[in-house]
Amino acid sequence: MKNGDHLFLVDGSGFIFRAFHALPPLTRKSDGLPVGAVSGFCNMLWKLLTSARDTSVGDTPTHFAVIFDYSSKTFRKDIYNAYKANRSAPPEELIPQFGLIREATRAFNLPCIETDGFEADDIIATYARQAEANGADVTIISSDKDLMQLVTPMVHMYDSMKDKQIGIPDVIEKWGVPPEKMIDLQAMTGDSIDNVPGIPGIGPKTAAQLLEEFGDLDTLLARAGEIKQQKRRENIVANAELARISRQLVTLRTDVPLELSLDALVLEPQNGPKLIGFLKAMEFTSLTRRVADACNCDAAAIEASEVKVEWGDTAHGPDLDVAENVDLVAGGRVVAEGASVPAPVVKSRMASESAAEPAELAKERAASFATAPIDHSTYVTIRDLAVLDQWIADARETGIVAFDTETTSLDAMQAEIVGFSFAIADNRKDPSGAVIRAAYVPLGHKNGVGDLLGGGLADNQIPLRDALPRLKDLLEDISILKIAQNLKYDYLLMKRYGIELKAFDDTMLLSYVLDGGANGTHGMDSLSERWLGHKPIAYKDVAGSGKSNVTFDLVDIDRATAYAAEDADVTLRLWLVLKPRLAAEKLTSVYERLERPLVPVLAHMEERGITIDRQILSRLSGELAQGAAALEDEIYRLAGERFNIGSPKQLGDILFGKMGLAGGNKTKTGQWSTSAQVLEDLAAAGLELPRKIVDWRQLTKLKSTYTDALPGYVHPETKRVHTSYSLASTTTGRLSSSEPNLQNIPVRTAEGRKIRTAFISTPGHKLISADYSQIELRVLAHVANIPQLEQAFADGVDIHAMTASEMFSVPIEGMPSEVRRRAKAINFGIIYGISAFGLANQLSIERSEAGDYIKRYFERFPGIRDYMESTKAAARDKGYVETIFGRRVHFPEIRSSNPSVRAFNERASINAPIQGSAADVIRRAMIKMEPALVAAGLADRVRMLLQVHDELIFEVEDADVERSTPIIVSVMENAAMPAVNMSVPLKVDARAANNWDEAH
DNA sequence: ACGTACACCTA
DNA sequence: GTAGGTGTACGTC
Repeated sequence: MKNGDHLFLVDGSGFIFRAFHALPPLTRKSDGLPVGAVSGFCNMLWKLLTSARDTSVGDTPTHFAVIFDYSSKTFRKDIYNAYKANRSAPPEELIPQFGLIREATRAFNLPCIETDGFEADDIIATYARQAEANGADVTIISSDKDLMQLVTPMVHMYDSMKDKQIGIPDVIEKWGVPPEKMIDLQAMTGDSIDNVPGIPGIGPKTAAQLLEEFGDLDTLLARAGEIKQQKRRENIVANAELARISRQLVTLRTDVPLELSLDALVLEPQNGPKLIGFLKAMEFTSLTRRVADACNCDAAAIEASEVKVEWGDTAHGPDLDVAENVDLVAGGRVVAEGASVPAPVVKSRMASESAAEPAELAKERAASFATAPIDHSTYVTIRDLAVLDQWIADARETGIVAFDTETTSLDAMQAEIVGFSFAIADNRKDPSGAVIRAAYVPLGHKNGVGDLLGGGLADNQIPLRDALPRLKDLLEDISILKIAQNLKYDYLLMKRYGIELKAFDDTMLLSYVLDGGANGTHGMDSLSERWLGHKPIAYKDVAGSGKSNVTFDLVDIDRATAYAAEDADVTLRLWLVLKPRLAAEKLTSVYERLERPLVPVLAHMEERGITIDRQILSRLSGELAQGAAALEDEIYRLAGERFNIGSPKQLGDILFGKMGLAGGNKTKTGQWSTSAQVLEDLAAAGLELPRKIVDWRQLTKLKSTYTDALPGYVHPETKRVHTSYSLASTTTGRLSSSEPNLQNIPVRTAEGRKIRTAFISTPGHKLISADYSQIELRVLAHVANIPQLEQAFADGVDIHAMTASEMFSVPIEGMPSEVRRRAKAINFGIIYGISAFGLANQLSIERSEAGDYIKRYFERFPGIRDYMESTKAAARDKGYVETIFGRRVHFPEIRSSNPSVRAFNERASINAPIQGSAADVIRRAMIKMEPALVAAGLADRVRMLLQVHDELIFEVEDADVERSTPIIVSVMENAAMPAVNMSVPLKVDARAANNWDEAH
């Protein structure tokens, strides 16, 4: 190798993971073999070999090698045993692709390099330094920060996904330090993925700042005493040794023994037939064609080579589409049984592509739309009605449009529309590649307050009264698919403007169905970073935050366009990535039957709200304040001083420091625990003060969280309280409720129940509360197939008493309540993935006694143990478990080497199918409820208001209570049918009253 | 102004 | 032992 040569080093392992996660869609060969990462890898290699000059690398390689990790056991493990310890197993679909990518490398006639005991990064470092010493340029194909320490004027990195070269200035921009300081920076920040410890509390920003100040890690550690911030100083002093170990871990070795010399990496000519044979075997039609063109081969004359892969079972869960025939209003659009919304086929006008298979073509086009770089120059502001009409016509032509609204509030019930954006996949403009065009339509922007025209409507905006009818045409047209992120918000907003969104998809719900429980949330920013490798403009960068925060109507229209159009653009790309996975992963029916149809149902419930009686709450608040004040006096007297009772820290110091009480526990941060359990124990030992504290806490909790906070949520116009339900924030499929949370209104104590009396029906109406009885135990009896439980539920006997009778051989008649209480705790424990530790805590008994109970339980109900074991095994093998309706819940950490993390995941995986199936049942009931009420002629007379996991609350005219109750009960009891015919009956209790307390 | 810990409300 | 959300205190920026 000599001066002027150019060595390309591909980080093969890094690329595999990156391609797998970034490259949509989940491409599969016709036999089901997943090959998405292989495809990305081959395309990238081909491009580098043939046209690196046209990319931002700007030069063609003379030498080339692809480097892989050999095994997980490397010298780093000897330095630090936990290194990479919490790395979870690769995704199932990726496993067969590791071997394939090595095959691909050989098919390209390229050296494929790995060395036992070293990571790919060390091999890359060694080659890079050697080549540099020979005067050659080096390009490392990777964007991994671990390699950035290698960057010099001669050594660059290249991010092939983003077509971006990474040189010294890029490293400084990204991390705040030059490449040679990356080692020290990484040593300080650590790395949770590789389990490099670092120094707690030090992130990249702080680390860069410290390096700026002290120069390097050793100086910093030597002079740590000079750091002003106390916590930070302590952390650094205490963890100096960890930082030094971390530095060893992140420092790449440049002395790896190499089998192949630099000169052996010289680029050999392509072996066309060999490569084409491989590509044909992979069914990469378009790349095959390109390679054949380039080497003047006749692809048709070359046979696909034989490629062996390790690949097992591709079976999937139940396909409910076949079983169902009743309940179907999909996305507000009536769809023929079994039908889905159209797959993301984007019409192509490019002649050169017409030869390919339509399905393949659609996939490629979708992939190219989704991965083409985000380009703000494709965004426009629409200020003219004719232009808007043209865009809507284009949307109608394509049939698919991503949509987003900008408003004055995060609360859809209070928000006013300020503008809307949309994005269309368009390939007319640029025949060489995919273009997503996006536009923002400002409607209600105002001039800034500092402006001369302060507060008035800004010029050159389409009037709302002109825009709304156009919007209505678009949003209500069932032949145009609307795509939004968190669509319930837009649905509710538009409904308040008299528009009923029809025919839609929600990217948040797609992600929730596909990746529920897998790492990460389903918010747009996180999805965009995960799937598109793009960080969208942050809302706070547009509207400010905190004190300087403004509502969106005051945002400058150009800034608003960039932000809003990008959101629509990103949403469309996410849909292109996620939607095809639905069918490929057999999750279409979960999405179409359990998720999407719930959007309008929940929007309607939120819009209705519920009335609260402010007088009742205000009176309660006064009583609670008086009670708390009286207790405060007593507490100060008993403690001998005044202190902040609400501060656990101060309280702990008083009880266990000053008063020197025994029986204290420490929390995980080393503070004295003052939990109710601890205080109860002290009270039981005859102490007065702890009892008073417990009582004080109850009163102040009820006051601050409920009686004082709830009136603040009364809507100024409707005078009702409108909660917001989240469809995608639990792992199990339950809903969650917030602002306010109406799923945790007190019920356990008499004091707390008074708050429920403030939830009232409108005059002339009743509230009906209908709740499932023991739904989770019934689900358990069904999924685990337990004959005694099934019989007990069929006979309608007391299930806890039955359990007690089986376990302790006590007759049900005249059973002591303590015996039943223990059996009840065990039944709950089973649902929660029982442990002796937890059961002992719950019942205040010894661990060994709790262990005996569990043992006896499993002897009586061996099927339950079988269920638990097989569920854990399934979670371990597949990475997920399923509800009876096929919803998947992922457990990426279930193979953790940390025993407590693993045990936690095992318990959660046992609970998820039970809790999740129950959640699916009530979802189905909610979806079926509206049509059933319409069919009974009760539409609008019976209004579903709230859901509390196993309970539905309705508001009903007095005269209709008797007629509607059996309908509600019947819909709920039959909700699992016909998709699943459960082996136990579902039972629902319903009651009507003027307030929630009495109805419950 | 924002994030984390603790405590406590629900199913 | 499962799944959530919210209020207060308190630390850091």
